[in-house]
Order: sequence, then structure tokens, then C-alpha cells
Amino acid sequence: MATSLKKERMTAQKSFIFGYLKSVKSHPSAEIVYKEVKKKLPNISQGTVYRVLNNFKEKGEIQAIDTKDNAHFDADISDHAHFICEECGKVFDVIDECSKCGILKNKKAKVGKIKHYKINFYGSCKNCRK
Amino acid sequence: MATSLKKERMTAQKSFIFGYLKSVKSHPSAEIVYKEVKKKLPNISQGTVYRVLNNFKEKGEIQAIDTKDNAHFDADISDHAHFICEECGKVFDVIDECSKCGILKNKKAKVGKIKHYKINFYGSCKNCRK
DNA sequence: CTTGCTGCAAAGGTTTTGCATTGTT
DNA sequence: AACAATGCAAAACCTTTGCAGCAAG
Repeated sequence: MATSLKKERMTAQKSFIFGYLKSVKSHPSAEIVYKEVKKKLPNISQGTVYRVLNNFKEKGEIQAIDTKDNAHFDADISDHAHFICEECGKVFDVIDECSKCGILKNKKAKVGKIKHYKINFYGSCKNCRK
Repeated sequence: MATSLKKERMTAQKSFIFGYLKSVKSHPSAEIVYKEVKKKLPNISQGTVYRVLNNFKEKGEIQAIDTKDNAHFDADISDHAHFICEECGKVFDVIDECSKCGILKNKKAKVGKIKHYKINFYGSCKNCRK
């Protein structure tokens, strides 16, 4: 197993992206992250935003919520579930009461090794139902 | 509310697509559905496959599992969860023990009206871990 | 005959990537 | 000085869509 041995470097791009994600609870898409971080770092590129988000995700420091349209990112990796509005695509936090009962955390699967799980609820958000 | 009043028509495309999905437990992507159905209906187009899959999904007769890479489709809409291999992208069925406890089914959200929910487990499938 | 559905092909949107350059360590 | 990370732009990918012709009811 050739685990990557390369040393990571700290850059302004990484720290602004992570800082922005930590500061919001809106589960922004990569495009939103790009637009927001660009306000502070006008030269940042979309490619960098995608690369950095994927790296943080691989390290488990942020999580992605995959929707029909695109991926949304969340720097909160504590136990909680998400509500995805099928009309506007927005993502909201909801309490994951199911983690309390421990069933999901201790789940074993015959098909492979479970690393983590996600619970998504779908419907129409308050704003979309007028 | 202008609910659609148009009469749906039955076509070979729809019935082959639905029949194929019902016959497999492999959670194929739209591309796979296209390739498989094309064996029986050589003139079918990708656009039709995507349209038909989306229509079945909207009617709730099939469900989509959204992954990082693409959507996978499942004609089994009974209570069960999925395991998504983060290496090869394949989707497998797993038992959703959590539905038994009723917590998720009766979940209410302040952020909107819940219509349904999905539980996804992530990790490496047996085949990818050699 | 009406009009929903399809095939085709083009377009749309998101995400990835190659490469020269920049900037951390 | 090494080489990881970035910016830029093109490309890759998945999915949607406009439109003319086809076909189910």
C-alpha cells in the first residue's frame, strides 16, 4: 500500500475555504463557496475550490451532501441529518434522533466495510410551500 | 394548483425500462439502463431513458440513489437502505433496521414537510477490498 | 385525429484536469 | 531549492431540452 507521503502545505485558499464553511450553516454548493471566498481572495479559481473541498472531504474534516443537482458542503461533522428541498434544492440541518438509538452507528454490512452513514429527508421546505 | 391532466400513454420504451429495473437488484445508472434496454429496443435514445426514469421517479414508482458521480435507480421502493462503495461507486442493498423502530418514519421537521427519507452507508465494498 | 412520446442532436451545468507558474516549507 | 498548490482554460461528464416526426388512445 503506497500511502501518499507528501507533506501538505497551508495556504490562504485552504484556510479561507475552511473558515467560510465553518462560519455558515447554509450547506453551500461549491459554486457558492467559490463566490463567497472570492470576495476575500479575488484571484481564487473554481478549480482550486473543487480541489480543496475534495481534499477536506477525503480527510473527513467536512462532509458532502449529494443531491440530484450538485454537492453541498458542511463543516459540521457531528451526528445530524439533512433535509433536502426537492423544489429549490436547499439543504437544512435536522436532528438525527436515530443516532441516539445506536442502530445506525453499529450497523454491519455483508456487502462491505461501513465507514460512515448519512440520513437525508426529502420534501418541500417552508419557503417553497409559501 | 394546476395538477397535470394529461393522459399518460403506454409505450414499449416505458415498459422495457420499468421491466428491466424490476428484474435487477444492481441499482443501475441511467447509462446502464440505456445500454441494457437498447439490446431489446435498438432505437431507444438516452434522452428517452432519462425522461422515463425521471417520470417514474416523480410518480414514486422507482427511487433514485444520488451518488457523487451519478444517480442510480431502484424499482424496489420498500423500506431498505443502501451501501455506496466510495471506490467503485456501486450501490448495494442493506437492511434498514432503523425503520423498524419508527423514528425516521414519524420524523417531523421544522424546516419543511417531509415526504420521504433515505439512509446511505458509505465505505468500501467487498470486491474493492480484494 | 389529437397530442403525448420518442429520437436526435445540441446545449446546459457541474466537476475534473493538464500544465505552466506561484508560493510554502 | 524542492515540490505542493494554484490559476487558467479546456475538457470530461452527466443530464436536460427543443423540435420535428411518430404513434397510442
